[in-house]
Amino acid sequence: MPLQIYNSYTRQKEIFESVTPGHVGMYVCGPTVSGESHLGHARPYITFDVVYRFLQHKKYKVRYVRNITDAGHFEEEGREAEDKVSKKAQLEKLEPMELVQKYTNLFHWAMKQFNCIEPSIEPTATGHIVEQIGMIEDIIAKGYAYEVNGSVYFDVKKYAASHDYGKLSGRVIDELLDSSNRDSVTRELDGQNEKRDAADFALWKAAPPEHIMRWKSPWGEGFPGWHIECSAMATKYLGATFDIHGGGMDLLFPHHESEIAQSTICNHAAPVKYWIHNNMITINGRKMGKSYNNVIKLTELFSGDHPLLQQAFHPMTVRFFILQSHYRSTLDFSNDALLASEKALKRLWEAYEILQKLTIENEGEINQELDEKLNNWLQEFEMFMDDDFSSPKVIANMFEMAPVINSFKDGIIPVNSIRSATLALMQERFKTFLEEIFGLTATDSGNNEKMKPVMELLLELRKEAKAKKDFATSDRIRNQLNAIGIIIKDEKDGNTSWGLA
RNA sequence: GGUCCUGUGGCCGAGUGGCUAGGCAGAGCUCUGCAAAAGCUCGUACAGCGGUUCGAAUCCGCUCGGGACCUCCA
Repeated sequence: MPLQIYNSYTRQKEIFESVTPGHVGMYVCGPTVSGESHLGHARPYITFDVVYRFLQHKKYKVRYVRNITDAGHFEEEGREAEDKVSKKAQLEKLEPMELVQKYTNLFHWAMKQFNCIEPSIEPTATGHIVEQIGMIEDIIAKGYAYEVNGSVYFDVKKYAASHDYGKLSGRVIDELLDSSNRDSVTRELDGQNEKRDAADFALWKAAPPEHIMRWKSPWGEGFPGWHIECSAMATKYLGATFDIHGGGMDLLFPHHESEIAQSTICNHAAPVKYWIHNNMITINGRKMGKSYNNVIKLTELFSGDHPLLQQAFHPMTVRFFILQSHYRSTLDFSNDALLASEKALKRLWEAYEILQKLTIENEGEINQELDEKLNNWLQEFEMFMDDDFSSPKVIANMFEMAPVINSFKDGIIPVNSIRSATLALMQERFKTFLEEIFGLTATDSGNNEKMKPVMELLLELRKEAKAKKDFATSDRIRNQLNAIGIIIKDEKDGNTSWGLA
């Protein structure tokens, strides 16, 4: 079964065929490094990390480009005298690039916590001013942009006359162009008078004197508009038309719509074959965002230091929580929901570790029904992921198998009642999907080399005490360990295992 | 105001017209020196009202509720 992807541009699932056979070019809108990343930001990066991993699993050579926006966006075209990055830099008395460095480092740290693979190229906006200026000059030369007082605007009306502006975001172009229609959006902006039409967007903005981040351009000193950076960098590294462009749904308009317009004019081709957009993370039914004042930063999530959190959550718990819902659904955050994910992941991971240790010496009488059921579940892993990356269904199948695996271990079902080929396939599929595609890792950090012999000694002592029916001693060991967060489990075969709570 | 999405059991969440999603929490049982873990079993669902259909959570219409975008935004 071929990979199918829901394309936001056509609003339907399409069979994935890459522009260049065997290769995939993927661009994902990266962070604006003017502040700390929050839980909402984690979703696209984890979602597209899984997309990246799955494409590689499908044997594609993938060039994954994810930008760092370090030039700053505008609060509103022209409304703020300064862009976000430089404004905050002054408040915090930091050099703009110092601030950029700080949050870039923090972002990279968070990505590492989530076990996200680094992109192939991580270009910065400030490193590509030349390319952006070149692209703007090209758009002007082709007659789709105009300069006013040192700023350059894209002529949406002209573009819309011959192109489908608004298709991606489902916007009605006449409404966008007719500013009298926008009664709720009365924009009294300085840039507004310069524009020929309210729908036009900035490609380049003249920098007022106090603006720190500024570059020389054919139109005077200024800084690039927000949308041009992605067009310039995507074109440079992925070509005129590339396979996948990803990002959050909130970027559909105006960002991605504008990107399509800019690139289409410059390259005479639609820039992207498949647009993929992840849905938002909500908190009490509201989108998580600065304007709603309901942000949980990643550092707060990992430390538990937030009024909405009862405890710290491991990055893998968060990753699992995100993978348990489909990327195009909204995902509602709560402490309880995360707690449930934490327990679920623990259970699944324990079953996975048990699975990897199972062996079959000699096949016994084969339980055909069970053997077949297991094979079906395993086969569906790939099918579900092929169907627009349906990770929740794969996870559900894994949970179907967890009781079977546990029963093998406890001897409730003999392991050799399934074919050894089936067991081998289970071990391989679980490893591939859980570790390589979902990018999950063990969370049991206390299980290190020094700890093992110590625990073995303690468990040996406890076993001896139990043999002598000295339950006071055996319970003392168990309870003391329990108190410091180590759980002892007596198993059916008389062995004892342990793990962190 | 415009465009679009959505409403599933205590909670989170899959659901392609007909067959138990799954997880967490809860109840009972088995195993266990006791516990934990594990296994087995159980319960309450498809916002409301109409329509299409042999049959609808799934398609259509209306009503009510929630949300997103239209402005920086993952």
